[in-house]
Amino acid sequence: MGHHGMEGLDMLDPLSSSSMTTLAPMGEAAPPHHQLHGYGMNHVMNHHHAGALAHPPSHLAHPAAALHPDTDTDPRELEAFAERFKQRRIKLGVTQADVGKALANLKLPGVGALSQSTICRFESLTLSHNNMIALKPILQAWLEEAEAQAKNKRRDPDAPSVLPAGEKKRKRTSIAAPEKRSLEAYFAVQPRPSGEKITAIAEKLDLKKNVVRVWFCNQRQKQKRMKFAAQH
DNA sequence: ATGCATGAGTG
DNA sequence: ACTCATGCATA
Repeated sequence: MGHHGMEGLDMLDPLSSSSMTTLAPMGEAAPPHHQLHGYGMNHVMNHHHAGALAHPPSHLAHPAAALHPDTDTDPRELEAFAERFKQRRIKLGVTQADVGKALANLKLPGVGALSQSTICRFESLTLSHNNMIALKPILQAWLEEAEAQAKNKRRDPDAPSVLPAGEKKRKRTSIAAPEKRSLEAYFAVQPRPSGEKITAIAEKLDLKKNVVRVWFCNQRQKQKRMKFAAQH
């Protein structure tokens, strides 16, 4: 080995050439070794339509938590809570989707419903650290409420869910395995390709530029999830 | 359970 | 044009 004019589009083919041997070291995760810029610098909470978590838990919870916030931000504690949460949720015979909808009925300020996806991700720790911390007190509140009501109350026959119908469903793009492998190889050497490079990659893989751009964005987010971030 | 997507907020 | 929280659609 002893050649690599990998500038610009030359590196646009980490799979079909021997350059992969040097450019895409397979194995575990990508080798991006950056880590500064903590999370806290952002405004932390935003929201839009459905969900609406207002602020980080800086005053609620127990007085103990207020004394040492580290208890709430400790990945270990979050992990333990997530597991307990799931276990007790199942014990209550409630689905992830049920929990999401029930959150709206909690009437907590700035807290609306969440999707099954989000509840699932909370339980499996596949959310960012900050996201986990923001959701914990809310889910904890729901859990306590639900268990309290389970003691003296019983379910009431709520209205059967009716699908609105008539709405054109969104179609989910599916990236084929070979293309996916190429993208992963590119990502390994350059997690944040420029717009031009994205265009070139899209061209090469015969995918829409936007699809490729979003793929990289999602890939970056993945790296930051608790499960992937080696912070526990 | 997870892939691809949206939109608010930020720069 | 990115990050981040979140969700629809689907495996």
